Amino acid sequence: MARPDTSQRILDIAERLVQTRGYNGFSYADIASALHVTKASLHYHFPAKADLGARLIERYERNFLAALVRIDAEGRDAREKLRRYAAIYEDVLGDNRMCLCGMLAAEFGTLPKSMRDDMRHFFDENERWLVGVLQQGKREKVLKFSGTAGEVAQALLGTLEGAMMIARSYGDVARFKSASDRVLGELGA
Amino acid sequence: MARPDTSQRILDIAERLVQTRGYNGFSYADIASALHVTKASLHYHFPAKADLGARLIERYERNFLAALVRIDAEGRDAREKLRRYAAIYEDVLGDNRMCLCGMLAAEFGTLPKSMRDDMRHFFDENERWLVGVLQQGKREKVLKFSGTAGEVAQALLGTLEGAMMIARSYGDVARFKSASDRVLGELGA
DNA sequence: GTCTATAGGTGGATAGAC
DNA sequence: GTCTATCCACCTATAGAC
Repeated sequence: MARPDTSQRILDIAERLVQTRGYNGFSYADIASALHVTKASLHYHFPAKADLGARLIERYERNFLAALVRIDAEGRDAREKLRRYAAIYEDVLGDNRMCLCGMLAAEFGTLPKSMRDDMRHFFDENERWLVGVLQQGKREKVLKFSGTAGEVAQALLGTLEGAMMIARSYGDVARFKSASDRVLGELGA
Repeated sequence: MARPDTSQRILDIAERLVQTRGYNGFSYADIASALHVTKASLHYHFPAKADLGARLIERYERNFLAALVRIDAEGRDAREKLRRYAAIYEDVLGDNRMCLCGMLAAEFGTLPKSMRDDMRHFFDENERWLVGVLQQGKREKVLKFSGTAGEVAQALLGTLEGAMMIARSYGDVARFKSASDRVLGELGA
């Protein structure tokens, strides 16, 4: 109990592996060697790889949504909230990682059903938060857009994930920033 | 020689597999069973999986660029060209596939170097074509955008790839269409 | 060009000692 | 909780007969 919690350290390493190599691109052996334990030990904490995958998404979403709550708590206006939202993506990319769920979205065709559902839940919650910010921004007349807030939120999410994915394959964060600034600029942020 | 060309049929099956399951998500065994041949036969045509991967990207790019040449040849205006460009993505998605190179971009961290280079070449050529169309559109005053055509082309590419990837994980082509129409609309297309 | 057979490695996963 | 040992399925790839 006084230990830094092995399960969490497993998740830390696995998270980075999924974000850089994908769920199908890493194995228990990778985690074992990074953590200097045997593969069998890992199975004590996460019996099957799908269990590890599910816990990974849950934790990622929890941390991500907590960051969004912090953005809200700091009471900035909607423009600033959107910029800080995009900055989260930029920070992840700056660490040479892809968004965990963006990566899983690409691997959708091979994922266990529970992971598919969890992954979509992450996107749904992101969309929900974005809709709130967009509506606030429109109400306060600092953001402008046509169509529904839901449509804009979905488009924004896709743009950030896509820009991130391609920028990563060029090792070029500025490429992401350019696309991000552009889409935010169109909204008035 | 009079045969319908086994190599091409291998590429057809492998292409669909990469677009639905990813490069790391399929094996020679998958192709072998679909084609009713043994794995060993496949190695006669493509000695290593990386060879198959490279040929896959080359062919995909060739076919894709040929489609862009056809769009140009039909002499439409820049707005129509962009709409037809987006329609290619929509058609691929409608067949439950991801863009081959968009899929590979997600798997970037595990790809052999030659495949990484080939994948980026595909994006570079897309960007080059888009830049031409954007400049034409601006010249003819049917498209409007701030910044350079190159920046817009990169942003557009990322948006379409990202919207495609997420829409696929919802099995919802309309979701892609919505994002696509929005970004084209902002350009005036 | 396709086959059988097989090599050599890695995947996820389990049993049971400590 | 972590270990050793092991299982078995699957992977990419090759040798050599037909």
